[in-house]
Amino acid sequence: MTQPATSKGEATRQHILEAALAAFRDRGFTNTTMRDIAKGAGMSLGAAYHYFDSKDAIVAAYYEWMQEEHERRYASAVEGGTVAARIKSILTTKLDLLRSDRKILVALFATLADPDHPLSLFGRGTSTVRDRSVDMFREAFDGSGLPEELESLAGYAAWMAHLGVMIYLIHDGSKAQKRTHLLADAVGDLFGFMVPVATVPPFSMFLDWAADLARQLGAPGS
Amino acid sequence: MTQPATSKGEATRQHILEAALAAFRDRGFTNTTMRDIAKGAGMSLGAAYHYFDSKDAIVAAYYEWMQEEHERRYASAVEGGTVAARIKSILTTKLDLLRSDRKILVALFATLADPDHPLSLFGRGTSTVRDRSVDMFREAFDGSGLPEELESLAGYAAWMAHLGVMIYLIHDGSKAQKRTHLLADAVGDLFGFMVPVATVPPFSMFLDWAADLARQLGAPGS
DNA sequence: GTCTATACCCGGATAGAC
DNA sequence: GTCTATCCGGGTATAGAC
Repeated sequence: MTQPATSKGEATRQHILEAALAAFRDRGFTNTTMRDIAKGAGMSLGAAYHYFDSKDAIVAAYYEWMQEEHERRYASAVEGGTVAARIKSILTTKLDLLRSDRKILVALFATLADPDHPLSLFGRGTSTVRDRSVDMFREAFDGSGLPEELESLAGYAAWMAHLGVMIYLIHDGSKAQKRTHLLADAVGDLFGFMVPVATVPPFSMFLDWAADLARQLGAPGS
Repeated sequence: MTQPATSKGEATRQHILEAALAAFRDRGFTNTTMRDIAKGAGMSLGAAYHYFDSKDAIVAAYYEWMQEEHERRYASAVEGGTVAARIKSILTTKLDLLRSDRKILVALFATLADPDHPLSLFGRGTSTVRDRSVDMFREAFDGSGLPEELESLAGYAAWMAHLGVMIYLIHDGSKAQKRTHLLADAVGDLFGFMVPVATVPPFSMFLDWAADLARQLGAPGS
């Protein structure tokens, strides 16, 4: 990725990004050409490629911006002290952030299963952003009394559940994405329920089993 | 999709499909061009397009063939009477079937999150194949004593878990996909465990909650 | 360093002659 | 049913203006 040195360049980059996102939201990712984006930003094709190496690089920049914005919004959201409230808040702020961006999400999830693609959500190219996202979920369990290893595992599990919520969001045709919000609340409740019963049989036996399995499996691609 | 009327046409179609799959397995989906496929099948580009409307249509044909072959193999596999054994058998026969085809799977999962794409695993274009696959899992619960509505739900849940297993398979670098087999066994055990405890508190409360949620959510896209 | 213009390659998809 | 020629868009390359 080209790194513009000047603040003017940075502004232009931002300008192109916004033109691209507007086009993606309007016509979808595949139906938007790089020539459209350049024209929308009022510049030549070559200039657009000067700032973004590829169309995917624009999505990558969006992904990074989205994660930063998500952290900002979550930080300023009134966050309850319970695990369930925190996870619901993480998911709800994200759903609000993505409300108009479902067509862009499609582009992000298109490479989910391609380990070699730089934009793959499980791949190396996205590890920085992914780690920050996983951390948000892991921190939701801070101070909950969950054993440390289980906390780390729960954070990763919640992050994966959050991927499922995003896929559901893309397909959700209900008004104001009501059903996805329902799902998000259920995910929060599920993880919130897990914490107090984590050490109580018979649930503890199930969690031990799951933790043991996760230990043997590792994260995808590892 | 073009439907060749003659048996000679059907043979040509099969011939192209095999050339395409060989190329996909060798070089991956994106690195294989339609010109490569046509050349591999010993014909011109236009001729190949006469049999398959698009590159994705080849993947769709593979998807259909794969489902049929999976049903054949599962039917002839020694299948234990327990739910766990059945689910493990469904997953294991599928993993065997896909052993060399992980690069093709990438193409199938690329449109997972795109509701409008004809190849989307949740979309309309794949509903026939999907329904048959979901049925395999639903039938694994037949005679288990699970209430009917829960059986249907469990079948769908198992099918979705199976999607997760396939994504894990794509990323699995372990020898002979050992780790994916571990995961598949765990999925079988999990659903097998569910059946006898489905009506026993506290598990029944959890399942009631999940069933109620699923009822409100519906399947993705519905 | 920022940007334009233009020509080009490659690969998916199409048109139309035969 | 098969071919050649062509279009279209992502992406590259280059020459040059400021």
